[in-house]
Amino acid sequence: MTVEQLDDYVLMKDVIERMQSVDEEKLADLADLFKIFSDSTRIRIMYSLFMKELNVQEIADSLDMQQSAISHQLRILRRSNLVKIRREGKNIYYRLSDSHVFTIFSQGLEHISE
Amino acid sequence: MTVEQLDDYVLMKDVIERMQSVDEEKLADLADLFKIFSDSTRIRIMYSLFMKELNVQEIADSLDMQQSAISHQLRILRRSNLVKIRREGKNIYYRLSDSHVFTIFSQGLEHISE
DNA sequence: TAAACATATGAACAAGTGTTCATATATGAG
DNA sequence: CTCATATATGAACACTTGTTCATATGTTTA
Repeated sequence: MTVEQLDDYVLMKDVIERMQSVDEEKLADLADLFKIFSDSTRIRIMYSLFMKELNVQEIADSLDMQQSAISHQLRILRRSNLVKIRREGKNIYYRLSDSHVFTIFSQGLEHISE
Repeated sequence: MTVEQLDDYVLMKDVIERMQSVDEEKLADLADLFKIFSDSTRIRIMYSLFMKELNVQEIADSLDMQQSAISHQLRILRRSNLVKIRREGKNIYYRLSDSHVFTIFSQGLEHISE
């Protein structure tokens, strides 16, 4: 067994242990989390925020969608703490709130390209 | 800079590069993938399959749901190659098709417990 | 072949969701 | 204060989705 395999094993052991102590409520929370990532508008909004923060109209323009539709979706993302805001005069700038979004995103991408 | 930080940096660089070459179609595929994880029945089915394979009735019993409802959801999981089947007489045994499910699951759990 | 059992599937229905439209709220300029 | 601009929000509507019910398909046993 190589050191790398041993590392993998220790990691896997942790993951399995965490996995076994999951209850019904956590599974429901998990479904709710993925539900937010399940709409392509929200996915596109998050993707557009990876590189830099944007205000509402900039997001709407880049996605070629109405401001209202974007606002409704931003509300959902905000409610789930996936984005944060910063007000600058009349504009409100949105950014991703943490690296979790990034991680979940890239994990999903990895799965797709298999 | 420590070796660990360097490793992180190299990994992150790969992730960012993969991230930048994502097109509209991939984003839609991504949303579709997460859509499958967005229903709590499907999540519970997948969770019940982590430890061992189960036939349809065993899944229905363990989730206290009707066989038909389970079959409909298994169909969706099968269509997306998230589960595989093995026939044994009258019974059909389901199992997770690869480790991706496991990975996406644990990533989501990690995000939730923050 | 008939009966029993396991699974799959189509139709119907209720519940949920995303977009649009109209309008409200909030901020800055004049 | 008034107007223009940026964003948020409620209602309505079309569309999607998960479950149930009834039934079809497939497999084993007698």
